[in-house]
Amino acid sequence: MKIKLDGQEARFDGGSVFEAALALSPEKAKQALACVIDGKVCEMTATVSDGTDVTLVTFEDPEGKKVFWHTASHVLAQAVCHLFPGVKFAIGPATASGFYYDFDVERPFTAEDLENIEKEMKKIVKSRLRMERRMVSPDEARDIMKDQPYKLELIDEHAGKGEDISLYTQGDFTDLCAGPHLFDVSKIKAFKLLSSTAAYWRGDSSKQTLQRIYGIAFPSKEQLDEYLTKLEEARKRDHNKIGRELEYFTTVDVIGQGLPILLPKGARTIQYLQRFVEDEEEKRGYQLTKTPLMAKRELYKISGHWDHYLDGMFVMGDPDDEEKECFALRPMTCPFQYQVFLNRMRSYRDLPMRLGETSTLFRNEDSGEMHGLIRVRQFTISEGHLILMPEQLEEEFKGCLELARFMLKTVGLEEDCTYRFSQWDPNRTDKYEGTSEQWDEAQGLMKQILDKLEVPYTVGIDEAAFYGPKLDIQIKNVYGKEDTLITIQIDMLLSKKFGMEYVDRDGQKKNPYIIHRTSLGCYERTLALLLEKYAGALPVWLCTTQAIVLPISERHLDRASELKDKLRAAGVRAEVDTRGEKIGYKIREATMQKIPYMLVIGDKEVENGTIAPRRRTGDDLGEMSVEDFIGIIRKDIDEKK
RNA sequence: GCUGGUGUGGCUCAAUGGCAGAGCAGCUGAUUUGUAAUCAGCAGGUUGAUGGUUCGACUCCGUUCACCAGCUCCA
Repeated sequence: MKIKLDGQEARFDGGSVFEAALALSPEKAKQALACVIDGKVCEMTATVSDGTDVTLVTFEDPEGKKVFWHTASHVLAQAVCHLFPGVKFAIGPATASGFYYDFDVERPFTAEDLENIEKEMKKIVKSRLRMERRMVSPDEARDIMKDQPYKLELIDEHAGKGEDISLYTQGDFTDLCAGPHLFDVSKIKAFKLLSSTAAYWRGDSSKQTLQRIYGIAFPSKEQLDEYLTKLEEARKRDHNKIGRELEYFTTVDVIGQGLPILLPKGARTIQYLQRFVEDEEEKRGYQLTKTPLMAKRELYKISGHWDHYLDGMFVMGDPDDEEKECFALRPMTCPFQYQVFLNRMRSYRDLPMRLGETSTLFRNEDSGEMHGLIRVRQFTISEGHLILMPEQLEEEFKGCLELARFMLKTVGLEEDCTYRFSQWDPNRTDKYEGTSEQWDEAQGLMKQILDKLEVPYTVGIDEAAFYGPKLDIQIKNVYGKEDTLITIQIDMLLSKKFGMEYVDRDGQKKNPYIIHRTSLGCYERTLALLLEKYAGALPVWLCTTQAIVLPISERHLDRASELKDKLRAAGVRAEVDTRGEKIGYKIREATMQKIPYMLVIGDKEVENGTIAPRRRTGDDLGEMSVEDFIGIIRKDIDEKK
């Protein structure tokens, strides 16, 4: 028969993909973990027939990693089965960076348990057990899994489809699983169990608490070691550590959770970002507003926050006592900024109205949600609302996206971001305002715009705001956890609720559309991600000290001070280290403080009237005049890179 | 909110039921230095808070607060 293997036509007598690969491409056969046939990931044992087009998949391919890790999770489950008799199994998938398995056990796993489980897994891997697949009827599956309540629940769900169910057995362990898997477990040579934590059955916080074990696995020990080293390196960049060390922020018990103190360096850096955002928005036709940080409950009743978001608000007064006045701190700016539009009658000539505000918000997050500067209870956001006519939606949306991308590019985070098209969940209408038709229309419009602009997005169901769909620009922190940095939302509902109208060309009053958007998101979060991205060494334009002058001895102080003044006059944020310390010591300090430029001043420099700047990274720029140096650093600052 | 972990000086850590200690940072004095740590001295603590067990608690137990990871949430 004729088959196609990795795009090459070949003759083959028939058999499995593995046999075909072995015959036609023995080297690749050894590496192959699975294959893709007709766009579907299959096992190496899959049978090829005449005309089959098969592509081999190795660990280098995302599909290969997934199969590899999924099999590793079964090995983990088998080991737990051996060590914890009576354990109940939930699910154990591969993730984007490894695998996990959820177990229902008597007590949480300890670090010692993980070590023992790893040892047991090593034994299993050495035994080279085959992964045997077989198909059974739902009834048969129920019988086999009769002691496994979670599996029974999954079987019941599957049974509705009227299909048989696949089971995988390796040695004494059988699991309900769709596959695909590796041929045997021996390839999982290097693995590590990373942590154990609690997780809810089916991700539902009202359901049973399970114990999840996370792990990572590689085909070789070198790859595992490299991964673990990288993980460790990444954690050293944790903003929550370096942000405190470098005195960007701190927290204080008596102030409370999620309420960080921005220290001078942090506050100033955020000010630089804020000025940049406000100036850029002004250039792009935004009007600046400044609205109150709190309002009476009645405002939130109109906006829908009282119904949809009360748990997330800080309320002052008794929310249930309708007789008395009750205030709440604002969790969003929308209803406040709408009052600007409502200030007088508006015409179509006023539109689009672009409103921007550096807005401080308060959200009463659950106590376990806070994280450094990334997730806090009070934060300041580059907020904005664009009030517009329907025909202006596309153009304005595009403008918002361009602005967001410009911001990200300027601070250097663009390449680390991904786009998520956050939609509503039609099955959870209680969470959302508006009708299906309205949602279809808003989401349809957004999809059209995104496709036209060729935004590479993924879809997130049940991720929308309660009033409309969002384009969320997502970024991961050093732990791989994803957060929204920037959001652009289409809202066709709230203008009506607030009675916002404009008089159109035809003299008719109409409700405008609204775009809710941020240009650089929340400043605290952005700062956190910048600190992580640059390991604390922020781009020069964001540094509170851009250059430090280091006199070698006291008699060079005058010259040092004079230089500092010259630099400052040229717009460089310069300081002098006046301490009577050795020069090596001062350099070390400046390096640790991540100051980008250092100027050592001694007899030679004073005599020649030159300076010899060096970068924090150790590059010596050689002797030059002050003017030349100003040219270099100004270029660095102005390029904003 | 849930599960687990952690709280000792500004920071990193020691003391495992028996006198709270070290290094760095800080302050004072000396040193005036040529490219990643100059010397000496001083000061700094109700061991996160609180209740209990004990002759005696940093240590054991309860409660609570904060920090960390994960889950859930991020409207």
